Amino acid sequence: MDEKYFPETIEEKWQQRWADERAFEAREDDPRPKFYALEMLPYPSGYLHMGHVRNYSIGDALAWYKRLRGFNVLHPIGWDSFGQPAEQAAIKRGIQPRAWTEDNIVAMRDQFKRLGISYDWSREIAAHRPEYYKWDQWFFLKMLERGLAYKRTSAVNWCPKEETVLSNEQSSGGVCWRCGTQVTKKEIEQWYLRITEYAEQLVADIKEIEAGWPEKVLKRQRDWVGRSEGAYIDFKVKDQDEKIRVFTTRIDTIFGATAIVIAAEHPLLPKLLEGSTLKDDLLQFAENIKAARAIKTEDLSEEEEKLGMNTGRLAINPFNGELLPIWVANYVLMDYGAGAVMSVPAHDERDFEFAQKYTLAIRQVIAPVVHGQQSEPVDQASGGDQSIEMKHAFVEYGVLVNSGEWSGKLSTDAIRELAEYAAAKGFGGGAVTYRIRDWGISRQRFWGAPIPVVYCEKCGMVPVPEKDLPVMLPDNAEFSGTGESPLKSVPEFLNTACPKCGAPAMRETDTMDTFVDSSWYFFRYCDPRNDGMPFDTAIAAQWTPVDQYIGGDSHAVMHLIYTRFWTKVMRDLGLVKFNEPVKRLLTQGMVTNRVEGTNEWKAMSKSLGNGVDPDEMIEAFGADATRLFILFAAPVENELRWSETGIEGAVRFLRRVWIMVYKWRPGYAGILPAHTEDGMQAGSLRSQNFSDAARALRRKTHQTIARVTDDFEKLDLNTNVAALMELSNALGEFNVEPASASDADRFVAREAIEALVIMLAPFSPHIAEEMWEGLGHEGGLLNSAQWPVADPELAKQEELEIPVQVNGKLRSRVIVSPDISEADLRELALADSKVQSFIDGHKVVKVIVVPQRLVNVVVK
RNA sequence: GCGAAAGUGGCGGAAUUGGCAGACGCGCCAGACUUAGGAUCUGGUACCGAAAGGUGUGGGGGUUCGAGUCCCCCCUUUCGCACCA
Repeated sequence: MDEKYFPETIEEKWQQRWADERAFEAREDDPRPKFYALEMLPYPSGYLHMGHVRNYSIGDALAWYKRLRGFNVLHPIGWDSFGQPAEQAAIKRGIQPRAWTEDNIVAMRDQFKRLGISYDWSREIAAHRPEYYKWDQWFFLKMLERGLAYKRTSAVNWCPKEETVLSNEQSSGGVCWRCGTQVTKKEIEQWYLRITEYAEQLVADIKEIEAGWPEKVLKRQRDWVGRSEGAYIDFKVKDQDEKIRVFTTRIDTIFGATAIVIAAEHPLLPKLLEGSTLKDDLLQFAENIKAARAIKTEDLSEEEEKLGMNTGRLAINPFNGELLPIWVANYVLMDYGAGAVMSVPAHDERDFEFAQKYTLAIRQVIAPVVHGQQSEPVDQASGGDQSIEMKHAFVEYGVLVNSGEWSGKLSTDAIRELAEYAAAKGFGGGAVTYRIRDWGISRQRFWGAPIPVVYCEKCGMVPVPEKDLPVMLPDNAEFSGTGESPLKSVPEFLNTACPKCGAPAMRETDTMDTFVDSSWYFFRYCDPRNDGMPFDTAIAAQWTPVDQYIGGDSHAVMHLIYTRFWTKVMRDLGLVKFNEPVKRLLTQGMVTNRVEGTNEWKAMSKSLGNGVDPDEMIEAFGADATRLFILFAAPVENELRWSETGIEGAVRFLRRVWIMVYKWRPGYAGILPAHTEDGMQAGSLRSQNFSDAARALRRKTHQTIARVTDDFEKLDLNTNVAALMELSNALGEFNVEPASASDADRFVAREAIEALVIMLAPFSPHIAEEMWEGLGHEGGLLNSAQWPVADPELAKQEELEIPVQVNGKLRSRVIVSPDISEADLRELALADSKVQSFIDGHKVVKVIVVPQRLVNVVVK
């Protein structure tokens, strides 16, 4: 340890030592309890940005903390290395995606190492390597076998700019999640994974993780799955042997149905129109709706005008035999529920609006409940089945009216009983629907895992046998940028033999969505070199589930729902034994920077020109200060608006600690006492012989240990750093010259310093290691040190300053011993001269004494 | 439009969950050391006031001995959703 703190020298030194000693490699034969700390793996764009630095600094702080607390910590890293940018680079600059990706990985790995993140590099993985994507393909085959993967033609979300298919999640809000371009629809054959099969579990199992996941993420997942309980009802079509099924959550309003409305895409529409003079008009109308939806434009805030046409057909309400006109309208969606609704204008806003526009009957069948009793129908209803005047739909639950034998029942009861009745009569029953759609994984892309099937003229679609995996990506594709998969341009890839009959066959040229890669990667870290299985189940069982996962909340519904789904599939395949892969999730806030020339703060990005290069920060201030600052600057879940002014403070803090450690370190005239068996607890020195200043420092030390330990469990890292600064300040105020210090003083200083150095390691590991070595722990790395233990006795205040209020206003303070009796405290407070002056001339009505806290004198 | 969360000094943010508002840091002010300071150290820094004291956590009301924290109304910001039957 030198007298002066030079970050660049010591950071390089310790990075080398850590690598040489394989300091952070996790071992399966380590008997200590495990802890799996995981950060979302980066896409290898070629450079880290400050958002990465934040993400990985949080994770590393936790990994260090858990190691020091005696856990066997698994802290791995890898590369989400399939995806568009590599292909864009190929199109634009003629670089092969593989070479581009590998170069980027090298560059970013170096950056990670310069940051000194304590990864187990021996477990590094990359999605684009055959030894990884082989297992994507393996999983696909398993799902195919179980009917969880299937192919169908459908209208997909299409990004016209990137010329690729997007999943529902990736086109949320009608725009491409990556480039923001308006999404359109396109008919195409696609591979899907049956995530809907797991819809119920994806909702129900939330109870297993709700304690450890942010509520906002769970809410978005619940909304995404969109579970809805209700009933279906089959309406017979008059004069045709057909039924129309509708889904409703309000079967209690069935007697208020005045029409059936079906989606433009409804398969029954042509049949309904048979023999109708309006057939052509209606079919054209339906086509117009579909077309309008496909190019649904910019302004999403504007609700589309409701458009509809009467088919001229009638449906029969099975509850009362009433005849209802069947309409086609743009506000009914084919891909939700049954693609048809019963229109109840009196009790549904949309139906109401529609009925008003087309003057359909509006019949009230639910009345509000007043004092638990039935009231008159709202808006001076005339009763009966006449249309009535209403300004809005009445959408609340209430009591049924005009509903035959169900009149008088409460909605909640009627919902159940009507569904049961429908089921008994065979024309309906209770039903649950979900908004979530199956996961389309086909991409007309090169840079992804090839979907392992072939098409044979004789045998049709044939899965590639497991023994032939991986289906390798070729190295010589042409990148035209036309939207056709580049794999189609590689005959050696395209043409193959049918695995079944040996006849010439063609390979599938679609590749998998990259979210497949990231759905299970953290299981692969457990056993990254296994070439017989995705991972050994026993080894995975030792490490998983992940104890703490850290990443941006932009993945709240995509990655995080896919990985939950994947885990459930793996469970059903017998690979894991639990339902949920991640116990605790932290969604860290974005790091934003001002966009030059504007007043907007946006996530740092190259295209906006508001990026900050971590390497420049490291060069100017050191990795330790950069990491410390980014964790100190804001609570981990908040947005962090980048500013360089604060980072100087972090450097100053580290330098001050350095100076104090240097001053007190052994070797400086042998100041510190030799290490004692019981280390910092040193019972014999405990209470006697300590000066007031020494006792105050000990107190601060133990208070800080308690606070930091507590804050780590809550991941309150910013207050954690503040606590360390306070301890360092207290140490600075401990005004004792090392050369002339008493044994007791030396002991107390040493205790404070060692605690400080250990607790600093999670934030600024290089300087911590250097100081640890400087303190004489030359044998081992700080890695194997023990987290200090707070002694509550030592942390206790010797005296308390109790605020005294008069009528709730602070008037004075009294200094008392912590175990003063309530009566004594009360007396002391009342006797205080300042307090007296405020009581004077008034009558004391009441005295509130909160032990250890405050006294409030109430006067009149 | 619907839903959720949040509004605390010049700034980032603390506040043991109903008990001293503003910890810690940035910035700023003054001083010291310096040929020099964008280095370092010391002190100060919510607002008004010379002081005593008063005011103060988006605004208004309420509950309470006591409210940044709980309740009601309003305003603002951010995020999510987008006709989901």
